[in-house]
Amino acid sequence: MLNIYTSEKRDKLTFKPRNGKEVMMYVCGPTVYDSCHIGHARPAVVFDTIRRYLEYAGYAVTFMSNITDIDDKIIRRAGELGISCAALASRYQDEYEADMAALGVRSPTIRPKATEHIQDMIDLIKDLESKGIAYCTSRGVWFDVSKFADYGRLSGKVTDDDSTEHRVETDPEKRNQQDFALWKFSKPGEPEWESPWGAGRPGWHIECSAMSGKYCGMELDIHGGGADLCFPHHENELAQSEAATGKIFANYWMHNGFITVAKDDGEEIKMGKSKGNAFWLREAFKVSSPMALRFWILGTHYRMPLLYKPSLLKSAESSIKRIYTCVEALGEKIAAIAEGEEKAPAYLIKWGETAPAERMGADFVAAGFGAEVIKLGTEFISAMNDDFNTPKALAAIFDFVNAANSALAAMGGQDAYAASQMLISVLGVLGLPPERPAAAGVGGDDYIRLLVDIRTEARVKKDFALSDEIRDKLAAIGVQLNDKGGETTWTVS
RNA sequence: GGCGGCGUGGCCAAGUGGUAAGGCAAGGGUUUGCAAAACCCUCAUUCAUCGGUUCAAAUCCGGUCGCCGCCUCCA
Repeated sequence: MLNIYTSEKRDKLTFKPRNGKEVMMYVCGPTVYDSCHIGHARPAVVFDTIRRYLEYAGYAVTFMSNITDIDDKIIRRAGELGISCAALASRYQDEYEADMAALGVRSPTIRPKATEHIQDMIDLIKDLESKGIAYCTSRGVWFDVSKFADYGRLSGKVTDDDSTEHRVETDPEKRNQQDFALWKFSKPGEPEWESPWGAGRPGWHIECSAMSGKYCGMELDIHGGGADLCFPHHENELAQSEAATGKIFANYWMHNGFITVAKDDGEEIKMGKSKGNAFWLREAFKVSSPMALRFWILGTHYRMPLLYKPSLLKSAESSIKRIYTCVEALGEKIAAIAEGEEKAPAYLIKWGETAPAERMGADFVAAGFGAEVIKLGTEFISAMNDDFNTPKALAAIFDFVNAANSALAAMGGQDAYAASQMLISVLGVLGLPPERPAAAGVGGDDYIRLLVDIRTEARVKKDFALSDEIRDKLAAIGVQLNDKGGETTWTVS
């Protein structure tokens, strides 16, 4: 039984999609006006993992994630660079998609762009206007929050106007100061679309409602995003959507915690918009592999705050290597199985053939190392069913790695196969590949082979000075040699 | 001012009533020509702090201290 924390109730609820095994999931995507910083990685990785787990649990997931390609920030930045908004957005959307791919984030089922859904937004605003909920002023079209009794239901923000002292601007034309823009009239030179009220562009919040309306009738099961989006963005989405349809917009509101940055090794890393520090994702990729960064994100529960510092990425890199090494060791055991011999033991087949949702608590008795294999699967599911507790899931994986390493010497091929299959499968749910990333730029395998052969000759002749020199110098460029028996293998980092 | 979150070993981080998971780092040992990897052992009588409830609290309640987020664009 899967339990999900929803921000609206501030509690965990048993997950029950509206429509059997179909899950409609919408996650707010980026505004593409600049390169990704590490903060962009967290929601992408978190919700990608949630999507993967839901699929593992047997749900058919429609995963929608938008690209905001028109808004004030884009207009400003495009002006600074002297290029069109479309060109700017296109450039940074490409960058975003490449960076997310490096993190193992799968493409959404649907990736709608705001500028391709202007008419859907206009239709929605017209609907709201016809219901008397939207009104027009000299600056644009607004949503009248006083017409939506439930305003504030999601975020718990009070709706009285007493605390206006902290508001930046008050607009005397607005009926309530919390009213938000559905449509903004354009100023000269700004991108604009025709509308019944005048040329302009959509407000920020309307796109998510309109696009989820187009693709699933504004009836979401899960709506996700960063914690900062809870208010006002999601509160406003909820208001305009439910005001239009009269139906619950989303049953589970999920918000990932923020990444904060801190001093590390005496060096201060500032969080901010200034360029060129380790805050940028591509800078972080220089500290560790993207997969170690993904591992680092999953090492903390998604709702908790996450501290960023380079040493934690290095730590994650060490951790993930331990997993790779185990998978490789199991692989060698499997390779030793005789040709034509049956690989998968009965209990693994039984596990694999059972409906994922029913695996928990089911009877998967297996003797010997099989008990560990089943335990990994069971504990993994148990952890993930508890509001996607990935740190707990990783702990189960490390317990298993330890057990596997201990049992390795005496392990038979079938158990090794089962162990490997289970391990690879749960890693896959977390979006972590089971093998080391192929290293590039260290030189071809042929050159390393050549040096290793020379070293092997030296070792045969007991010329350890030369053999150690070769090993140390290769290590210095990231090639780690491992002598096992008479054979030398290597890994590249 | 309003709403919310966090504070667990050197560094991270699970754990929301039953007597402290896991990772990284560190030290000792086994193995190895030496390494690497792996394995074994050690590493929080204690969970910011004070008080309360309870047979029992890191976990519940109240106070205090510290840090952070949202209320304005922000993942």
